Amino acid sequence: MSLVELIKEHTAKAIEDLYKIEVFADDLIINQTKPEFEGDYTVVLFALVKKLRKAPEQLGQEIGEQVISSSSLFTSFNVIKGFLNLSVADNHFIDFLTTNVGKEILAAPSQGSRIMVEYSSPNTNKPLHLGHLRNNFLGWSIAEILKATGNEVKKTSIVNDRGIHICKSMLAWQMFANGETPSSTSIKGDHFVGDYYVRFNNELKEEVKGLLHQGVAKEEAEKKAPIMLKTQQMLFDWEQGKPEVISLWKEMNSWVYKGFDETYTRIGSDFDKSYYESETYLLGKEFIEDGLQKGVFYKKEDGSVWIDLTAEGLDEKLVLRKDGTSVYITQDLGLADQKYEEFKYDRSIYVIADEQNYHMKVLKLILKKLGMPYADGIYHLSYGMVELPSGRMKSREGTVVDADDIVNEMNNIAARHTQESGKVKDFTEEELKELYDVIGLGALKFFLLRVDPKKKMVFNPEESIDFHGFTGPFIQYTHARIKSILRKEKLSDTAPKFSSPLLKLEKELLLILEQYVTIVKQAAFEYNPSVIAIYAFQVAKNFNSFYTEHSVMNAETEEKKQLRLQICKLTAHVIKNAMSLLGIKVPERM
RNA sequence: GGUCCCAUAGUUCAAGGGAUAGAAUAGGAGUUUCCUAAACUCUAGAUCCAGGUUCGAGUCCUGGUGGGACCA
Repeated sequence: MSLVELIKEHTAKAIEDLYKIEVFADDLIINQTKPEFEGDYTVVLFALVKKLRKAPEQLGQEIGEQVISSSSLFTSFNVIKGFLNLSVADNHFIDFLTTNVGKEILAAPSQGSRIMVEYSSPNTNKPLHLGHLRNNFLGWSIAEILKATGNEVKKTSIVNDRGIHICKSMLAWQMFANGETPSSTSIKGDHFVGDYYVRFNNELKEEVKGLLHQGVAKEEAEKKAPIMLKTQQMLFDWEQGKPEVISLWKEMNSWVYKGFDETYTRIGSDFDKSYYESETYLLGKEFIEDGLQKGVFYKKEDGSVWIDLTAEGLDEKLVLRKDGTSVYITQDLGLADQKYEEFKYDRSIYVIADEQNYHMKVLKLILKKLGMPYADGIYHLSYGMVELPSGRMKSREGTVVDADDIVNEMNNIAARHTQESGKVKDFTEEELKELYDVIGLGALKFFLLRVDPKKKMVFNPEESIDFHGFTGPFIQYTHARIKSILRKEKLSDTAPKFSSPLLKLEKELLLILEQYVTIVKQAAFEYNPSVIAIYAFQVAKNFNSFYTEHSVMNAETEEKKQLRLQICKLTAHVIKNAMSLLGIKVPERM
């Protein structure tokens, strides 16, 4: 049981004993005591004032006395206004330390939920960008956090590998590439294909310009431009399975996958299963007939099929076009169903940007109306888009921050800082390379994960990502410092007795460390890795203050030295563990 | 036209209806014969506007302003 839970129970019991009324421990509000007051945790009493009809100060006094006399957990209390500040006995923290040091602190009991997490979900016509990175880091981290809290998790992605946009790069390649390939040009496959997508759009622009001069209306021109007509034809051919189109499609996608794999490996994304839209895009159609029979869908005169969601405050939504082809939502129905058939999930989490809030609402609602048992388990982990100071990234204006570029840049900055500090001059080429990776990626991941997923965030390429303060490298650095101490000094084999009182900074650090398990649970409950990022930073900050103020190796007594060594060991472990849930490695030296 | 989201120091982010709104960074002042100064200490600086609910509002409600997303 966590300390806060313990305090809640003690307090609830004290109130019951004193006033003979029932109080639920969970209803009590316990905060960490603000630094300007004496105490460790604080009970907020205002909520009880009405129920018990007593002045808050008096309540605090009475409860404080009761709690102290009935439990050895607390040593003292004070009451200020409606706040009961409690000081927790050193013993409790020392017990926590000695029972957890050297152990796996997150030995979570299995809750047994089966959870799918879908993330990444790229298009195969262009390389990944900064937005994809937020998606990847989030999805990966959430999956790990859910695992750590005892769930069985499957990571999946849905690859958008078909459709008109793919045909655009294919056509442009046919027209302009003269047979060049990623290997003949030494360009990474996803970038290579992306370049032809850009080429297509440039070409289209030219053709439209020409048509406009001939007096064709803009909308008409964009539809009727020769290159666009050819693309439409190619999509048609693809759907008909025309061999040369299919083989070109396969080849170009294979280039892209090779590029993606390189990036995924580098950033540490992995998937238990990938779904391909080319294999799932026909799946949803069986739902149409089913939905029509159940009266959930209706058919319009032109043959198109719709669902009316106006009663739920949404619109009428098309689910099948008049030509019988499916739309995105139809495919998503089919895929949700297939995933359920394969994994029988309790929950299915979709990590998708908030621009799709409406779409996901509709998806869940339709599944519910169709009576699918898994509909309630569907959860849209909606995250805000990454923006530039100038606003949204726009590929047309060339302001998209490329994923590979930014990873490389972070590496370079890591290398620069490392060389300037000159602390690892004895590292081999190999070790240095790995260190730059760890730090550069650590900075990037931390930057993207430290913000509440729901909120959009701004990335400023000018200022770039800092390596000081509230950052990944700050925490990594703290870890390296601790490890440096632990390399020099050994923990005693015999379990020492700690009798002298804890100093303020020692106690504060232990108090924070004790919260770790609660924090991870909270992150899992909220689907929110930023909770862990903020926590890890707090641990590191507290440690650094402690480190500056109190020497470990030259501690006042041997007992203090052993105590601090244990604190060091536990701190390093918590930092490493917390960071690992964010997908961030921590170095032994830096 | 309709639906939804957001607004906090110069900037980027925190704050389960609870104390004097926290950090980081940028700014100012310091700390290294001592375990890694990518660090530490001090300092200054903010809740878009107007109402309302509440013992108590950054947080909840209404209206407004500004920004963003989606639907056809």
